[in-house]
Amino acid sequence: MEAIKAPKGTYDVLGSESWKWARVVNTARSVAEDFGFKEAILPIFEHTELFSRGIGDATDVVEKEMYTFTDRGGRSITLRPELTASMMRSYLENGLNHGPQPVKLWGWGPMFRYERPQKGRNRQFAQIDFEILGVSSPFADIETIDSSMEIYRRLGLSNLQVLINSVGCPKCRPNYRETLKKFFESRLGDLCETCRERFDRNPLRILDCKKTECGKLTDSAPPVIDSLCDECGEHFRTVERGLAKLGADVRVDNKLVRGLDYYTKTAYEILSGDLGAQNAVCGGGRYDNLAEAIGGPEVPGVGFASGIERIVITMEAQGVFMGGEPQTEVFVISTAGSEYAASLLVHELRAKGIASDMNFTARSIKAQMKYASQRGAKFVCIIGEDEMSSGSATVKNMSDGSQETTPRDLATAKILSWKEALAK
RNA sequence: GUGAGCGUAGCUCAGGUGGUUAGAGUACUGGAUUGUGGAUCCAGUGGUCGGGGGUUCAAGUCCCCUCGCUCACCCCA
Repeated sequence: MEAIKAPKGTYDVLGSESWKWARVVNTARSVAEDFGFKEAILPIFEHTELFSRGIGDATDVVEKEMYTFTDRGGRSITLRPELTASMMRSYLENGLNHGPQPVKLWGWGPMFRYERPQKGRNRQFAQIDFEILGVSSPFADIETIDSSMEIYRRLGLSNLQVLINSVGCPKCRPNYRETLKKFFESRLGDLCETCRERFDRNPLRILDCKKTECGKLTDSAPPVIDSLCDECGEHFRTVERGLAKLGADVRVDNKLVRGLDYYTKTAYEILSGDLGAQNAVCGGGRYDNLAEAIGGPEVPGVGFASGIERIVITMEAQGVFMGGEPQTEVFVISTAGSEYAASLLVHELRAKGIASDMNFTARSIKAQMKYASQRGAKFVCIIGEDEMSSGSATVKNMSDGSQETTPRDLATAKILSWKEALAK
């Protein structure tokens, strides 16, 4: 029988990698605490309607990328492709809109999209998500963007480019659509095939086309900023000015467009030069229409999502890791007859907070030494036949090879003192 | 969904125009060193050559199909 492998687009994050994830999530958590975001732990699956109505029926995510199935009770269920819709659902369902505003939530976990895998993209992937719900102030937008940049700053990332734009609101976006269509109408022949299709469906997306032929044309296309209504225009200028006051290195990119229907006003993206073609480590913006789309009252919101895999890829490419994978500090070597003593010793060491491991094999002391060395153990403790008969333990410092034999009940104290000496 | 590249040991890869029993390095286990790691040397374990079919006296090698991986498009974090 053939061995079973992980499904396409999924992968295992093992010890050599998972500590990096922990570092990313811990950093996000510390930023969340400093910015006043509370963690929300939400379901991994939701009613399909939450996404089809929230994200938008016509979007690619809903149209062809969702993991949707009917459960045993006949309900249409979907594995979440993103977190924002769930955040808003939870906010409304728990009546958080009746409490003090705004409500600041953050979360992280796996998301699912049925896509063809490539660098920085998988079918199951993890995101960190920050949301500010219940206020329409542009300063909430500024804070959201600042919080994402703070995460990357604390992680030590560099070479990131922050792009902002506005996608307007239901009042002014139709105007811009028309302006754009007028602009492209006479130049349809210069556009690529997919863009000619986009012309009818979603002309804004033409701006996002990476093909050079379209790029030349879109460079001279009228920018959204000029078509915004007074409210959206003022909002955008405040965000732009506010970020500048924070000293943020932000560029206005009037070609930046978002693919999810719920976005309004501010759209932003953070690009990494150290990723592949999927170069966004972070994407987000304002979504003042989402709450109504999922059947709630009018609730403004702004937030971002950031892919953990993409953050880790960028960190690896930039070599920014501090420290490394946590390693065993003490390895306890045992021989036949000394297992109980070894077991007790690691028990005592761990109770003192010293990362320890003991031998479980019948291998020679030499082989156990080699194993301990490979595990990166700083100290080794030998309890063999000699130590058993004299009630002692031999403690060895792996860095200089020095060793001492002490009464066994003093071994833990000995290691502690050596460890302290090493720390200095 | 579309396109391109790649599938030989746990990992990295050799295997000219088909030709005996498929190799190396590394890793793993053991030994040289009978209670002491990192170095060196020796030995051993480890392969349905991704899978199926075809051509041939003979296929890791050629042909077809299929599966998987990677990168890119679309779209997005």
